[in-house]
Amino acid sequence: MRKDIDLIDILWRQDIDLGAGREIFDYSHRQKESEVDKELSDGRERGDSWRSAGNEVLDRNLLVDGETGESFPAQVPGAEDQTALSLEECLRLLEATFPFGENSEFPAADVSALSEAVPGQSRAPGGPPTLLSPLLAENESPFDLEQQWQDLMSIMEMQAMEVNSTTGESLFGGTGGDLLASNYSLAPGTPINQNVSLHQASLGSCSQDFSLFSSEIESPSMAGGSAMLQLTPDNSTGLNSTFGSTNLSGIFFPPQMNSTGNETAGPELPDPLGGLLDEAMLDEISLMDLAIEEGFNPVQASQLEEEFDSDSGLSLDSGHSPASLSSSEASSSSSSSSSSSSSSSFSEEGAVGYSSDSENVDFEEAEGAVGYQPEYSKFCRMSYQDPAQLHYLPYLEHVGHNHTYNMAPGALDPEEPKLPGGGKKSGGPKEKPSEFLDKQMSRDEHRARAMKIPFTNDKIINLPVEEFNELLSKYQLSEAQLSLIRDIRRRGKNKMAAQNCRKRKLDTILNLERDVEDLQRDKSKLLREKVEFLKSIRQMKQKVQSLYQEVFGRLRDEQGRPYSPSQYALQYGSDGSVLLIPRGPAEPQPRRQDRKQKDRRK
DNA sequence: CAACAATGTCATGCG
DNA sequence: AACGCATGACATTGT
Repeated sequence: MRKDIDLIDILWRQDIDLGAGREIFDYSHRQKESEVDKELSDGRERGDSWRSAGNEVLDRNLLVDGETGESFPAQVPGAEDQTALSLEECLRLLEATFPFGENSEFPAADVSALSEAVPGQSRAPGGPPTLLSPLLAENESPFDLEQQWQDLMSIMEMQAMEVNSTTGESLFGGTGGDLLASNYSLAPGTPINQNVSLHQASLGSCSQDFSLFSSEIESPSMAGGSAMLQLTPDNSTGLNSTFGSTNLSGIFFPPQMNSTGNETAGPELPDPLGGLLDEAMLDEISLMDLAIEEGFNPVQASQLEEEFDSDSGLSLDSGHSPASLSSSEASSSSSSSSSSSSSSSFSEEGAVGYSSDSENVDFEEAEGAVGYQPEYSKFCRMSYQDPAQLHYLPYLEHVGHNHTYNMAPGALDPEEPKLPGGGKKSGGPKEKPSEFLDKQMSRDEHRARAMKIPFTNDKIINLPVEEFNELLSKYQLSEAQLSLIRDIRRRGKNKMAAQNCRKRKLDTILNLERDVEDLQRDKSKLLREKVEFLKSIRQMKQKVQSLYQEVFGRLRDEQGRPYSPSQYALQYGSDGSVLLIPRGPAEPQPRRQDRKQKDRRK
């Protein structure tokens, strides 16, 4: 075999010297390179697009939503219109700050505007001056915030996965009361602040440690305050939707508080934030659960989190998804329809010009000239294996003929030369080079030799019909010879057809595999985007909540007293108005519990 | 020698 | 009708 390989190599080099093989090889190589380049550049593009998309999101987040100038009918029941701070002003601020449209964000500028808008405000016990600083601080570093969010999300998601896969025992010990905590797997060790004042709860806590906010938000709901959030009928519907809907009131309603309803930050004062964030969390939980259900497995989740922070990973990942996808499709379609129309520029000897698609086939079609040879070694092998190749070379052809006559037994059954067995054994003990070359010939070669066909199989097979017939007419051929020639031609053509067919099949398989990869990449990307949107939503919800707290805390009645969150709430009407409405009697919220239970996955 | 892959061949259908 | 191509199925060959 060693010798065989050497010979093969020699022959192959001969082919190369004659310009048969090297070009093909190089060409295919070039094609592959260009393909790689294409993919790389493509990936870069996609990455850029993704990155820019991400920036877009960020930009959107940072967009300063200017004053709408919209005036709000502050419909305050009773004497509420005599607030120390103009309720209308506050509400307008609130509205301006929260367009409540899609992708709306809450820039620092708005917050500062809010703080400036109420400069002379009577100081609430909570200490208004400190009120805003937290928010400002928060908004001043949106990227840090984002980072923290991502970290938090990462933890939460991973733990959520854990909960999903395990029995759901979270790191916090999963206190019975805190379903959310256990379900959502809040950051471990975060202090749970159950007693916070209206201001401190929402603002101070935010400022202190934003990463902890989730726990803060959690705690109020634990305290049961969240159970009393909803007073208005809209609430019930509004709860399930993000506040993108017009219905914010439900979220905003502070939980039932102690009767004094002061803002003195009574330790027992439930944090109205709890309700809001509780809702937010619930929404997100459902979303996350959804994501998990959709195959967002823990590994993926962690990967998502990791990759999400680095655009490079994403861009590389999705490098060739769309492009290759489309090309793959094109390939598939063209594969089935290109047989006749497309031609191989590299097809030698008029070999079948199968070209599957622009991407793969370019280099493959070069191979197609001599048959499908996925690898170099195969190429070599094919070169010597295919008699047509050998005979295409004049001197080889000559050699072949010599051997033909050397070896050919005199009389032979044209159709059944009995190659393998008899031929070999009849040969001498030691094979001479000529005999060796004989073995390189195909059965049809032997048959042709045996029948003394005066031209090469290559011509028989690859000549166009006209020339083929012309060739036949030049010789006086017996019926047996003609029959053999026809068979040789038929088999030769079919052989190439089979090679092309197999190549095509392989192409299809490869394309399908690539499609699968691309789709998986797309799926991952979409999941990442989903996570990102969830983060944004959560962030916006928290900002809304904070501002709600801020506005509500600054409202004063005719006597300069703050409104009790337990007795009043801001309601965002569907028509864009914001109302200060009195709360009804304490409304227990079994529904919340129900929902928690419902959302909870064990 | 068996298992496997690659390749060749045949039969068939289609254009 | 002859021809070529595509392809499934089977055969052969090579490792």
